[in-house]
Amino acid sequence: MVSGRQAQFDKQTALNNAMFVFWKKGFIGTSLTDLTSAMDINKPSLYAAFGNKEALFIQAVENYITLYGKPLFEHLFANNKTLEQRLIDYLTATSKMQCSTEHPGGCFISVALSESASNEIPEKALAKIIETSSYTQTMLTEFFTNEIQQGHCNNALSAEERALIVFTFLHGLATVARKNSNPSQLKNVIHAVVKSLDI
Amino acid sequence: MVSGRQAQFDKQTALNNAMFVFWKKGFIGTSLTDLTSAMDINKPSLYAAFGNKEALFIQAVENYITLYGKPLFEHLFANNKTLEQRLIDYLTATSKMQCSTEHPGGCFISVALSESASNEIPEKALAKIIETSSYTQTMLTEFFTNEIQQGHCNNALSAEERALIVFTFLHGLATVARKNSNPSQLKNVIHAVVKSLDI
DNA sequence: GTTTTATTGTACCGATCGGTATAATTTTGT
DNA sequence: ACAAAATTATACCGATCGGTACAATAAAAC
Repeated sequence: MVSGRQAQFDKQTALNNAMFVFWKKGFIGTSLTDLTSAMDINKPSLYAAFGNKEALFIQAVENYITLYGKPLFEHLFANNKTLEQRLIDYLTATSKMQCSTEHPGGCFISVALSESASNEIPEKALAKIIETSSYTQTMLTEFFTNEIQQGHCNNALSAEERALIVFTFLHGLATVARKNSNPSQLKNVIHAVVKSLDI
Repeated sequence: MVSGRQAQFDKQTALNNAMFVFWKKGFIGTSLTDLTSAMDINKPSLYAAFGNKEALFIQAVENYITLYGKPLFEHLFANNKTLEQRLIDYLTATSKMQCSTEHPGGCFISVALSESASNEIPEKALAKIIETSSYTQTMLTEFFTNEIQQGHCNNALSAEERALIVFTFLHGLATVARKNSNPSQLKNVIHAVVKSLDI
């Protein structure tokens, strides 16, 4: 064991709280005071544990994907369900998550992506945002490529086209869900989107 | 005529430049230095002509709707075109505008709406953002109500449902267009959305 | 128990934030 | 020409920004 005083706070808890602040306020809108008060630590502890504001933001993005992104994706790969049903499950779960009042509304990545056009996001944080966003799009493309190959849907639309339809809807959902917290209204939109995929 | 020295700058030009800065950087991310250098005036002139940062932002929103919002809406009310064609024209024009490199990408209102969940936007500016956003949704609802009444489309989906489908897509488009400036890729998405409206 | 190592709270750094006081300058009305 | 009114440039205001130096504190290693 490493000698010396031990940190008085739980690092994962602190990171979760930092994630919620960035999710709600974005990178630019979040101050160190916002962070330290939400994480219940002081600035030197934050810098010792996470580096600086930018490094903490990157870790918050990764934490968001682990806790909120990946679990939703799994709906797409469920066994014994039609492609259509898996898509509906995935989008419905995403809608419910983004409309939940237990954390900030909408999608952390979508908020960050909106900010990233401002040229005020530091280099590494910007790269992380771009990487994370494009990963989702790539993942969706590979997903539809696979489904077409396996004969689960026709090829009236290409995998890229279908991925972009879903990807665009996801960002629209993120903006709508950010202020409006009624997932039942979005149910019809989800069915319309899935229908438009022409499976 | 009012006596005294005349302003050395054109107010409309200055407002346009302020609008571009807010569009690109959002309310929080925009500093007075950003504004004064883009508008090519100094702070006292800005305050004399526009009030303060918040008042200038509100005027920038109104200017955006006048210059970029309203003209797009007119595609929906063109004569001698089917509902489907008018929708495609509207969404295509919106896509091209938001992907244009002659001004910031995406939609000013969508960026502001994303920021508005941060609780860092002053009261009147927040009210303006909400009002502007919900106006679009209301307008779309009234539009589809009218089209259904006139027998231009069936009532398999309600006007509210169709409006929300378009509204959600518009915000998705805004996020996708903010960084990606290729409207041709979005053509297929537009056709998918119109198809999903089940006219 | 002493030394070593790490964390803690506090107080501070220069820079920038939104906003304004002041005075010089420019233009109009008389 | 002169007075009145408005705009201009400069310099400044207190507050907050991200980040850190420093000393006090606490815990592990020996």
